[in-house]
Amino acid sequence: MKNCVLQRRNKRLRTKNSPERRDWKRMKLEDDDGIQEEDDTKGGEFSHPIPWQKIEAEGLDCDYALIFSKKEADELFQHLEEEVVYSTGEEAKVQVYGKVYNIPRKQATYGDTDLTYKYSGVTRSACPWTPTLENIRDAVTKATGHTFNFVLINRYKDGLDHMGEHRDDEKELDPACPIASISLGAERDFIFRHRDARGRNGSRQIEPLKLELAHGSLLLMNPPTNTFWYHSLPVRRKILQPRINLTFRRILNCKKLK
DNA sequence: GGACCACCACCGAC
DNA sequence: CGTCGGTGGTGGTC
Repeated sequence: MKNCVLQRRNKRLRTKNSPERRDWKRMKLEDDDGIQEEDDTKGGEFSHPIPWQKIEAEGLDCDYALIFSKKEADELFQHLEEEVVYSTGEEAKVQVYGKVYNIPRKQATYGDTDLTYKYSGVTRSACPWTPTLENIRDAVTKATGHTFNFVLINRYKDGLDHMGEHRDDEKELDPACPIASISLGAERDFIFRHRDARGRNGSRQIEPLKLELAHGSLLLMNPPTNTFWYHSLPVRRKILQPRINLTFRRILNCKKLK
């Protein structure tokens, strides 16, 4: 599974006037002690067992696998490029600390009829599923045994498009259902940081985790990961190709649009 | 190898 | 969950 690499940060010696900084240490995913191969126990119906890799840390529980071949993933990417309609104008802006910004990526929301989803202070309604999105959704269900009624799509046109650190802790997310994240296109780094290891007073020293999310991969973020760990997709200037990410979710308390 | 420099990643502040 | 700035690492070149 050489196209998924986990990196951990090592503590670096404290210098006399600087806060502690840490360096990344790169290692193969399957060699890490927090990561292990596991059997295909997720009720998948693929003809071959899916080689899941477990990613675990304190309060973090993820599963990672390549579920699409390169050819399949290439086709899905192309179809999404043709089908998905991304938000523009006001819907492509966000307000943070009192200032309005254009989000540094493109976003779209699809799902069951009349579903709405609130995140980052804005309420979005779901567009009806497209054929390609239904195909991917059904493949994710077969691979995981979970059903989903909503997908948030983020398109990063190159390594300058990114997403800041956050948790998916929205109230209307089913707390028992994992979030399933499909990656298509350029491989990007994906960083997890424990909430108690952030900031100056975050005196707990829990190492961040770094994943490389490959073309055609599925990352399952199981509870309680989103309670304890922030995640982000940082800028990577060397990446020149686009990446499309689909996060499938289950939303409760579906509010009907009036 | 060392000095220099441009670039880039990290992370706290807001 | 946005940008900005401080800071220090990285890597190319002479």
